[in-house]
This record gives sequence, structure tokens and C-alpha cells, in this order.
Amino acid sequence: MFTERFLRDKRGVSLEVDERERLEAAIVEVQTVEPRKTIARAGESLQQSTLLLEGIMSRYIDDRRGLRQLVAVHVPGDFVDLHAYPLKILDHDVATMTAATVAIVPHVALDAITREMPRLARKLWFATLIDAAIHRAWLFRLGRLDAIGRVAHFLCETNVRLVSAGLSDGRRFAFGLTQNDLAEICGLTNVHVNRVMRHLREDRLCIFRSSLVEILDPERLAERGQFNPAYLYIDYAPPSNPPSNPRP
Amino acid sequence: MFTERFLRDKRGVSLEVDERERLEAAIVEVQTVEPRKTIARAGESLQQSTLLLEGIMSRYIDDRRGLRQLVAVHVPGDFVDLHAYPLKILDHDVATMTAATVAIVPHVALDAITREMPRLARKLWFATLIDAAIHRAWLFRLGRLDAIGRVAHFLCETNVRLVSAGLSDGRRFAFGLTQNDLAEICGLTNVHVNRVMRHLREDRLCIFRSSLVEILDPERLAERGQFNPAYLYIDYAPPSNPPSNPRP
DNA sequence: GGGCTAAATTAACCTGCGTCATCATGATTG
DNA sequence: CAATCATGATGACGCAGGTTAATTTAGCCC
Repeated sequence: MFTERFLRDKRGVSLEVDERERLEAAIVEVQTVEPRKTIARAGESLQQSTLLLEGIMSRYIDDRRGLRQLVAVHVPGDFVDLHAYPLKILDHDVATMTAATVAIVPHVALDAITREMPRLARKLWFATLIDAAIHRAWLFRLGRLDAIGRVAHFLCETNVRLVSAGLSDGRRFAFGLTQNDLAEICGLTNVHVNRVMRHLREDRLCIFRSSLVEILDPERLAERGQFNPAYLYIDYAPPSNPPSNPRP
Repeated sequence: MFTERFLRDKRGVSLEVDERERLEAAIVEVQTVEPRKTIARAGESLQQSTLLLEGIMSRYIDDRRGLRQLVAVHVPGDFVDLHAYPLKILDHDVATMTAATVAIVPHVALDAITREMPRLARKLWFATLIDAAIHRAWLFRLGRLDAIGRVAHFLCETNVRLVSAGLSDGRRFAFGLTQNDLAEICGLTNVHVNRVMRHLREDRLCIFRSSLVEILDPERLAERGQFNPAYLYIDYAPPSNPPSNPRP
């Protein structure tokens, strides 16, 4: 069951049995990929897309001086570059962060799905639009939050997504990212991320140890990052400590 | 011909005659909307989407203190909230910036299109993914560019999009945005945007007058904003840059 | 164990941008 | 015509976060 986590708990669009079977059948190969390996580059023409089964992947844009800005982080269950199906050519690179297991789905199989199963096609479309909604939340983060808020927001988002994937209990999760990765995600330097982590630690909000993230106070962390999970379109009551903060 | 500008010049996916007719037929109403009017709010359930015919629209997320971050700016030809078709509920607000004319397309008409015209459906999907690509470019802008670079990048992007819509000659375009709008787009304060505009003016790169934007040196402006138009998926050679003012 | 490397940590210094305040300009309205 | 309001423009000041550099810690391999 490779597609087990795909669209799991997503608001009103989980897969029907026949849809899931069809998607499983579209997988031609399952691969393991080593950490920090780029699997697709900006400008290349792609004929397949990648469903992430295990591990963490990222998408990023390089600037002229070799600095990079991450534009997405993917967790198991994400159809990492499904948007390459309509776009064919990507505007960014795709890489693993940790060791990963991925399932390969050729675009010709997706062609058949769009022809024959329009409802499933619409769910695939939906999946790519959740990524876009996450992009928007990241824009908010970079445009309107200070450094502590940015890191807090990202950790809250990741926690909720990992809970949905069954990989976090709502307070602790294993994660393979470094402080430098956080910097590339939050538009900061690694030095300043380190200062932020110390602050979060001393304020008893969160402990980050690269291999393990421990959220000490989910509610206050969400408050600090102005985090409201609605944009993730996840259908569940957050555990114990609802970080809900309806906008005015 | 309301759909005239939709997907115009987009890489390999302009509309076929029958597709265009079908989309035209899906329009149930054309409205004019006054400036600075919110037409959809985060959390609302939507049964229709909006194709922008004339004017400028925006999408934005409010923070807790009433500040806002724009996550998208739309020009004529954009299917502003087409992503509301799969998502149904949006994570942000949608509003006009200038006076606008819009065409309304009910989601039931899009249901029929996805069932009966899978190739057109894929082009609609494509259109929403260009918006996502623009989100990513904005993430790069906010995460990796300084204030001058951010404004330069945005002006370059807008110029290219307006050229494609037939509303810029590549150097000058009418635009209804204030410096405060630019601040909400670029994650800056209006005071600092003012300083940036002065810098761009004194450096002979660009003159911004709210009603009229004049790009004096497109090439250097693009360089300053690290702007590369590939992510817009537009099929044309950017207008040549006849040397107007040889640099000292 | 020792040697190697990536990651984390911390300090010292500096600057880009935010904040606050004031004033000018022009458009709109009574 | 004065009054009001949105927009633009500028100066003074402070601080969040960048930069540079040095040190410590933690894996990992032989």
C-alpha cells in the first residue's frame, strides 16, 4: 500500500477504493534515495513524478551567490513533484534531505487517469493546490514574522503535517534537518537560527536537536508563530492542545 | 471574447478553438467591481471562480495586528481564484486593487468540463500551477533579496506579465498600486519602500508614480532583482533592450 | 583510541530596515 | 473656498539580524 498516506485526512477528498487501486497500479518503481541528493533540476523536462513514501524531501531555488531558498519541505505521503505533470518543466530543484524511499509514477499513467477517472484527477489537482496553499503560508511567514516567529511557524506546520502522516505524536518527532536547513527555509542565516533556537529553548517552547524535535508548549509556540493550520486542509482535531486561532 | 487573454502565450498550452468556446460558454455573468473591494474571504465556501478581464486584483493574508501580506497580484487574463474550484474553501482573501471587470464561472460548469474535456481540464490545472510557480518566486524574493532587490524583482515580474497581457510595451505601464501596496507585497514598510523608490529613481533604473511605472533600464533592473522570467512559463523573447543611456 | 568532518555555539561588530514624527502635495467633498 | 484624507517624502534614532571568526561538540572511520 504505497499510497496509504496520500491525501490522508485531507478535507473531504480522501481516495475511494478504486481510485487508490488505480493510483497504486500507476506506480512503476519504488526506489531508495540517499540523503542530500538532487533528483530533478530546474529547466529539465520531466516524464514522471515522485510520491514520497519515507524520509524528507525539499524543493529550492538557488540565488546567484550560491545561497538557496527552500520553497517547500515534503513529508511522507506528499506527491512531491506532481505539479511537474501539467508543467513538464520545473522552475526549481527537487532533492532529498534525509535518506528517502520514493514511488515513481510516469506521466503517461496520469494521462490515462485524467481521461478515465476525472474525479481522481480532480483530487490530484487538489493535492497540488495544497502545496500552493502552503507556499502562501510561507509567504506570510517570510513577509510578516520576525525570526523567532518564522521558526515557530515552521515547526508548528511540520508537526501538524507529521501528525497527519503518523510520524509525530503532537509533541515530538524525528527529523533530519540541520539549523542550516532551517535557515534556508526561514530566510535567515544559520547563526541567527542558532540564536533563535536558544531563545525557544530558554523560553521552554521547543527543543531542536536535528535528529529530534520536541515541542514543549504547542499552544504558546503556535501563538508565537501566528500559526493557524486551516491552510493545510487537514481533517482532524489537533491533539490535546488545539493551536486554533481563528482570524478576526 | 472574454477568455482572449487566458493562457495567452503560455508555453505549449494555449487554448484550442473548441476549448475556448467551451470556456466562454461557462461564463454566466460579467461584473464591474469597485476598487479596494474584497470579493471573497478566507474560510468561505465558494461555488464559483473569477476570471479577471480588466484591472488589478490581489490575494492576501492578514496577520494578527492588522498588517497584511499579499500572496498574489493578478493582471487581466488571470483566472484569479480558479484554485477555489478544487479547494472550495480558501485560506486567504481576494480583493480588487483598482476598478475591475470580472467574468464569473460557476463550479458546476467546471465539473462538466473536467468530465467531458480532460485536455481543457489539464490546462486549467496548469493555470493554477503557474500561480504556484509565482508563489515560489515570491518566496525566493522575500527569503533571499534585500529591499531594493525585492521591489526590482516585483516590477520586472509585473512588467513581463503585463507585456504578455498586452498592457505594457516593455518599459512603461499604467498601474494602480501605491507604495503601501508595494510594501505589503515585498514584506517591507511603506517608509522603506519610499526610500527604495528614491534609490531606483536616482540610479536611473525605474520611476514609480503609482499611476505610471516607467522602467528606464530593464536589463539592469532585472539584474538587481535577480529576475529570471522562466517561472512565468511565457513563450516569448523579452523585448530587446536598446541602449538608451550608456552607463558611465 | 586518534583523526577527520559536519554541525552547533558563542562573541564582537556593523548595517539595513523598522519606528516615530513631521511636512508637502494633490484629490475629493461639503 | 476651506477642510479632509490619502499618498508621498524625509529625517532621527534604535534594534533585529547579518557578517566574520573562533571554539566546542558529536559522529564516524581507520
